[in-house]
Amino acid sequence: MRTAALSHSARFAIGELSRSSGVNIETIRYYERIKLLSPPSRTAGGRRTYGWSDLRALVFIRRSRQLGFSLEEIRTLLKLGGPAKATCNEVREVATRHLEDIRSKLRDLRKLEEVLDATVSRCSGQSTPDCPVLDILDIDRPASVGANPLN
Amino acid sequence: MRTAALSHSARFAIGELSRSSGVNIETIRYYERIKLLSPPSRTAGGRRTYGWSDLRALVFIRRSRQLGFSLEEIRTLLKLGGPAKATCNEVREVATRHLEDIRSKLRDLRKLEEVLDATVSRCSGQSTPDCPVLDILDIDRPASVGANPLN
DNA sequence: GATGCATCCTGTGGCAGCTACAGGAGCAAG
DNA sequence: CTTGCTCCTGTAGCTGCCACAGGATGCATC
Repeated sequence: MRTAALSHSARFAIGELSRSSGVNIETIRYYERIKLLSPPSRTAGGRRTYGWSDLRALVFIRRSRQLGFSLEEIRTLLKLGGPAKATCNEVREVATRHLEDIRSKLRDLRKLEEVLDATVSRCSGQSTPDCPVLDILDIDRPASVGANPLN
Repeated sequence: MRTAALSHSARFAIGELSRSSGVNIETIRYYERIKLLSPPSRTAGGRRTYGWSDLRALVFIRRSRQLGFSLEEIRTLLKLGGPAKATCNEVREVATRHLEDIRSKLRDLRKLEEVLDATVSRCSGQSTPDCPVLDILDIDRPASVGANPLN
């Protein structure tokens, strides 16, 4: 069995960081490669060792991802949250833009749900050859379609 | 000037197919490569020539994509709509599964919107160093986080 | 027949955001 | 010293395309 607990200031390996952050090992290395995470210190043997601040950063990234921020947005947020003391304004701007994206995605999805739902419920579920689902995709199409393609 | 209209049964080039279907040329070739579209006939010089059924298929694909179906789902739908006469049941199954996916995405996005909206509006917009947006990403984290990573 | 231009061809590489190897090295326990 | 885990680098794959390079083809016009 491995040592169960290190002191408060201990450094730890990538596996532990992965487990406690909930981020895949490969993904951690990927974040380092694209410079989202700063390169950690290494043991004599070349293994990465991390500290508490690394864990904090990684958890920040994971939560931001869950909220749908892109890695580029997160890069910005990290800079804003970094040593160069962000103004709340700047952060708010990033978040607001993102919120607008989310709302537009929501609108699209809602429309989509409506169409699909209506279509699926028109579907008898019987073995009829004409299926409204296939119909909506095939027949109910934009004006240009069905026209001469050489117009 | 090029011939403006071909006869009803004419075959046409990839550029026209692209323009009238609204699908990028490169994308059409891509669909052929991954066998979503069957390989078209060719001219003596090796150029692809398409007919009306190709246009129909392509438009079907485009509309399905707009409804958020994956290419794999579309592959299934195309098979079901193909010569082997689909039962409405089978199509319904694919569409229903997809609808469930959409609903689950909707639920996630709605939650996400709520969280972000609440947070952003708590944001004073002033130059305070503590930003609730950064806070929510950083401090308000799951139980395991902040615990000893070696647990 | 030659010229010029648009369109087409294949093949390759790139984008996000990872994930999954292969093939080797480090490291601790028994 | 050996076993067995963890870690290392590098590369390739995934989805759904888009964009190029470098060449061939097709067609109207001279």
